[in-house]
Amino acid sequence: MRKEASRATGRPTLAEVARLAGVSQITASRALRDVPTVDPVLVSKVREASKALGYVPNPAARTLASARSQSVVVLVPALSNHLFIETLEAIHNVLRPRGYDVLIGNFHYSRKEEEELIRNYLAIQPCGILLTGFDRTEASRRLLEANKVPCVHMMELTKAEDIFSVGFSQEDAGAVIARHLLARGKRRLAYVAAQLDARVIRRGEGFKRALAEAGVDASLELVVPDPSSVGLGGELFDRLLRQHPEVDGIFFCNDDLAHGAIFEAQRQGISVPGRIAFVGFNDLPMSAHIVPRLTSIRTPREDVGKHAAHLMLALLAGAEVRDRTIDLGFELVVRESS
Amino acid sequence: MRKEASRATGRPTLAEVARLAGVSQITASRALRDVPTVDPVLVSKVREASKALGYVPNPAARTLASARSQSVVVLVPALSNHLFIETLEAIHNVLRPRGYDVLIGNFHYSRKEEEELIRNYLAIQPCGILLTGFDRTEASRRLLEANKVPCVHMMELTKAEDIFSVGFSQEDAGAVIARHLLARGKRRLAYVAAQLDARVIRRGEGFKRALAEAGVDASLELVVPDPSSVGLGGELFDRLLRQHPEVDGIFFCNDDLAHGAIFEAQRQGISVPGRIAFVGFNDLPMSAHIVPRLTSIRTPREDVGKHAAHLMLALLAGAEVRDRTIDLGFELVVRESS
DNA sequence: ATGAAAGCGCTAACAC
DNA sequence: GTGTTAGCGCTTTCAT
Repeated sequence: MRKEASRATGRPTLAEVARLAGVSQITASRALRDVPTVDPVLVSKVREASKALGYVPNPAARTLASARSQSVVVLVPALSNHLFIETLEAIHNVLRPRGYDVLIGNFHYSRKEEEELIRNYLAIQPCGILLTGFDRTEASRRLLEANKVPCVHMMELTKAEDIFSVGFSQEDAGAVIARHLLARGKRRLAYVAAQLDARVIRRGEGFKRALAEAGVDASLELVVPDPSSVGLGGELFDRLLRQHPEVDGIFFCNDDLAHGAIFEAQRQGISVPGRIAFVGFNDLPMSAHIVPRLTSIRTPREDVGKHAAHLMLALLAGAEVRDRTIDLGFELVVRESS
Repeated sequence: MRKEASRATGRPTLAEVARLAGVSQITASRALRDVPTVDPVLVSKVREASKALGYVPNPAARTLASARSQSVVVLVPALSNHLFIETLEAIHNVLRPRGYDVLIGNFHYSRKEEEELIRNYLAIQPCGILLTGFDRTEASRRLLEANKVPCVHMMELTKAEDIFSVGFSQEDAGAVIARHLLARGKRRLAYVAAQLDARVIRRGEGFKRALAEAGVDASLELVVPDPSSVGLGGELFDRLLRQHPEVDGIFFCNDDLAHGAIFEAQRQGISVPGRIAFVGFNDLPMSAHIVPRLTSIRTPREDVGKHAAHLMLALLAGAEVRDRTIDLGFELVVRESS
């Protein structure tokens, strides 16, 4: 008569699976983890036993024994931006079915907060971390380095060795927008931006560089650190117009601002794009209905999530990763209005 | 000379903290977990030792030993709805600082998918689960019951015993909207809804019940199961108007639909609220700028998240919870247009 | 290719 | 109030 240990969970354990399959515990462990050196016959025996008992591995025990959890941490600067929601969904879709837990950290565009999240999340020994961009504190970098956690960077690219990145060139996107506006004959161009993170800055740099290369004045810009919002877009547009009534083309660092500006322009009876052409960024799904004719850059956020997750899977599997940089590009969606 | 066990993580352990503090391991454990029966003097000794070593508890070991993780699972029907994002943020804000991991599950308005998520997430032995509403499969209910996981239900209320819920009355909200439209002299009222989850249905019921009580025809409704979106709002409005040109007031089950309808009304040159009054639901933050005069119900989603998380904390602490139901109410935000 | 033994770091149980 | 002991369920190491 076996004594029921009161501390047990009651769930079937690997030992029971092994016993039923007539193998040792470690063989059962290897079989269920697809360790290739196990006899296929034993593998199927173990599989059967596992199924028969309704065995579910205990992640805590696995983490404790292996010093590596099945959790992947994803750090994003905001949840209020639909962009990151779509990215997160795509990551979930790849990682969850493969048994990984996805832990979301929102660092609210704060490097300090990101550092804190990294510090805290390292306690759970995540098997990998997905990061947004490259702009972080030295301490953050050291923490990641010291803990040898595989990292994949999203939304921006780098050619630096030993760094995995999935995204597109923010600078190029800015440049493409500049050329688009120039091609439409606009010459008094401005960059309007809020929420000045590294990517917003890079977009602006690409925009201005392209203008300068075309011999066009690239000094017109209105950038504020405040969080981006529809309301702010209207305000900034209004402010820009007062200071520079001659402006005939505006690149807004994201669609929120562009929406607000379009509403404000309507209110003021300003013809868009007749008098001023607008270009947004990210091409939010709702934009098509709210401002159906706003030209914008369509960013590959779902694909960024998908590819970043798959890249992480490859790293976790110890695969040889040839391309450390995955450039997914972007698309300038030109609509009637600009 | 102590042999360095190669399997160790290298991080300081509880045993080392205990040694430095001159107490037994279990006393150190209790001290750090604020178990009340420990001598305050020892507690501070342990605290000091812990700090001196830079000790960080190993969650996997804790979970394995206690058969209960530090993870709280939150299940929401969608991430595309800003409503749930705000709720999730609020939950994070309460739980993360207290050392809990928040695992998000998106069940895409599918009971089957929710059941699958529950099944999967139970494997990690979460210490609690936050659920959206009450509409789930029998199997889901049994799983939760059998695993004795503390559950808190969000967004809806129930008077059922032994069920913890935080939210507001969806029916009452619908009724308030009905009375609002009636008070403005509207009599040909319709309910337009998409994404027919339990809450959307309850809102409609409250709306129609209030109309019936006022002796007004409550049969006008256009409800479709498709996912809600701005574009769909325009379509549904258009369809409703063709079938029932006499309609003079519409309750849209959420702001997305209302936005689309307003844009469509503008396009058709229909006076809102002169000819038709619109009421939305959820009062999304962007609404104020996009459709500044849309009357809507302001739902307490951040507070729902906050209170639900705190209620969970109370349950986890084993506290006596008197009020199993927390009604946070809602607010009818009447703006100029309707 | 398989297995035996030895932990991983912590807490529940039961003494004292 | 504090400590001793004995696991929690898994994977690592090392042997065969």
